[in-house]
Amino acid sequence: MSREITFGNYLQDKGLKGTQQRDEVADLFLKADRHFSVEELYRRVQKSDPRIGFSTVYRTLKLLVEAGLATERQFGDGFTRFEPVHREEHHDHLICIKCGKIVEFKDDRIEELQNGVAGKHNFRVTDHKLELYGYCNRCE
Amino acid sequence: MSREITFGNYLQDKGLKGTQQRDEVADLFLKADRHFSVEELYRRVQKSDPRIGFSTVYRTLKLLVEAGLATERQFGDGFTRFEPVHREEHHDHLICIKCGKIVEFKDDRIEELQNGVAGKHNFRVTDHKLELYGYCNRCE
DNA sequence: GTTGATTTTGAATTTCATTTTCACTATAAT
DNA sequence: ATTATAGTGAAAATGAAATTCAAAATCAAC
Repeated sequence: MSREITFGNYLQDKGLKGTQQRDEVADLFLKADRHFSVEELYRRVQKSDPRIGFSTVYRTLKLLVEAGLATERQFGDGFTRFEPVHREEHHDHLICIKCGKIVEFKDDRIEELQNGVAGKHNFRVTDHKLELYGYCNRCE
Repeated sequence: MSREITFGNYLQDKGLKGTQQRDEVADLFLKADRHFSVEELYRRVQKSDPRIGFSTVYRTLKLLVEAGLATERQFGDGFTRFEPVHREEHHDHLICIKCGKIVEFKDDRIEELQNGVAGKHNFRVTDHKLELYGYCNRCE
C-alpha cells in the first residue's frame, strides 16, 4: 500500500505544496546525479530559471533530505554538499585533496567489518561515513 | 638527528614564540586526550586562566594541527572538533546520535581493504575518515 | 638585565555559509 | 472563484570561524 517515494508524493503527504520552483530544483538535482554544493546547484538552477532564489534552492535541498531523496555531507572544505540518494545501495567516497575529484565506491567486506566493530562496542549502527582522502592519479 | 616533535620545538623551528598562553592551551588539550570543540576547550582554559581569550585558543589549536599534534574533525553538528594525535596509531569513531558519546576504535582489516579500494581507483590515500553513527547500548 | 625588533594577545570586528524574516504571491481544497 | 494556507525571494540575521589592531609579551643581541 505504500506509494513510490517521489518528491511530489512526499510534499503531498506532508501537506506541503508542489510549486514550479521546487520541481525545477528537484529535477535538476536528481537527474544530474552527482554531488552539489548549494552554490553549484544554484548556478545551474539560475540558467534554467533566473528568478529562482538562493533560499529556495536551500529549502528544497533540505526538503529532499527530509524526503530521503538526498543526503547531506561535509567534505571539510567549508561547503555542505548534497547528493541524490540511489535507493539501491550505500556508497563511500574517495576524495582528491588536490583537484577535488570525488569518486564513489562500495565494498561489502568493509561494511561487514564495520558491523562487527559496532557489535563489539554494543552500538547499533544506523549510518556511516567513510572517506578516503588522497591524490588521484592525475594529481599524483 | 631529528628532534622529538613537541609543541615547543615546533614553535622554535618555525621561528614562533613560546608563550604562557600557548603552553597552557596546548597542555590542557594534549593531556586531556579527548575530543574538544573550541568552545569546550575554551571553557576549560578559562578555569585555569580566565585571561586567555577565545582567539588564542583557536589559534593555538590551529598551530597544534600544523605541528601534527592535533587533527581537526567534523562530526556534522556544526562544530569543528579537535583531537590530540596519538602518534602510535590512527583510529576511527563510533558516535552515538542520541547522547553524543564518542568511542574510538581501530581495525587493521578495514584499513587494508581501504587501501585495496584506493588502489583500484588509482588513488594514493594520505588520510581517511570512518565514522559509524548509531545508538550506544544505553540509548538503545 | 635592558633594549628593541618582532610576534602574540584578546576584545572587537569581520567574514561568509546558512537560516530566517516578511511582504507579497502561488497553490489547492472547497 | 474564493479563501485559507503555504511558498517565494530579497534582504536581514545568525553564528562559527577568521581577522584586525593597539597594547603586551617574547627573545636574541647587547
